[in-house]
Amino acid sequence: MLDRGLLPGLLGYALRRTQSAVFADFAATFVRAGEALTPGEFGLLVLVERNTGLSQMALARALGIDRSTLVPILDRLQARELLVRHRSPTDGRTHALALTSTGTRALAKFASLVKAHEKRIASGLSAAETRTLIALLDKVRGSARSL
Amino acid sequence: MLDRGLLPGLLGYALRRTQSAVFADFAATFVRAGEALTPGEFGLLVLVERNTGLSQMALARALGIDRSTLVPILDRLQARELLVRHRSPTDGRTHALALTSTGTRALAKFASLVKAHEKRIASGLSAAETRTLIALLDKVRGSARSL
DNA sequence: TATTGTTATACTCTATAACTATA
DNA sequence: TATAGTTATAGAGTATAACAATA
Repeated sequence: MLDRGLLPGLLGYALRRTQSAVFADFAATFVRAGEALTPGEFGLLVLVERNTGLSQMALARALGIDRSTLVPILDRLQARELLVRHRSPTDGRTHALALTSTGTRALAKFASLVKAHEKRIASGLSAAETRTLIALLDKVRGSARSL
Repeated sequence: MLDRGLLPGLLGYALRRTQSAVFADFAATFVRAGEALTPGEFGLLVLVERNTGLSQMALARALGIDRSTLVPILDRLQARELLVRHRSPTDGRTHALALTSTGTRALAKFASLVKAHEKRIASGLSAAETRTLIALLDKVRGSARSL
């Protein structure tokens, strides 16, 4: 076995490895169900469903990515007919984003897969531990500085 | 403010957002010190320092990436003169990886920056909470399935 | 002038497949 | 035959800079 030195005691390292394993479980869950979706795409679809009509700028800001990064992501989702870019009637510069009916139906199925995935990754934890973990993660996020 | 729906209660979502914020803090810490390094590069350098002479295959396995993915990463680190690929005397197919003396010195400085970064992201947590958090993350990692 | 979305461009991470040198 | 490293290629995520349309 390799010597990992000081790495195992580092919070950042534990975070990165866990995130990677959880990502793999997410992907595996969808592949087994014959679907393809990333956690980022799922988050995006939920945001659009809950905030129908929002602009690409608002969505990019909520996701913490550049507006130019969002363009090909929306292109792909639109090509899959999960969402549409409507022209805004009030501001000709912006697009009003919305799920299609196909997108709404698909998202319901995606949500059930995510639920199964969440249940599995939290299966080693009690409900109280899961809440504690999420709370601690949020605290860490609050302490990290961006610049 | 946007409605994030069911997202805030999801462990995977908390993990992803925290990881993203911690990554940004890591990058900012290095930029302010006039250095450039990713968490992945740091982990790689620690692995090479603690396991001098290991092969690219062994390193790729330890990092959980494909051997072809490792090649350009090593190219870059070697171009920065932080590590070298020695020819193995016992097996002509493998490279024996090692830090250069520059790499060893640089890693000492990187480790002190990582320490400062770790201190900051854990600043909202007690020492006991930090240990709890790492333990819970390791449990989650153990429950995630890869395929 | 400022904002929104798009395009062009560039880098990094990731993988698969095929090639080479060696075992 | 099998393994280690490389190369070619491709897809996704990320960004900056410049541009057109609109405010």
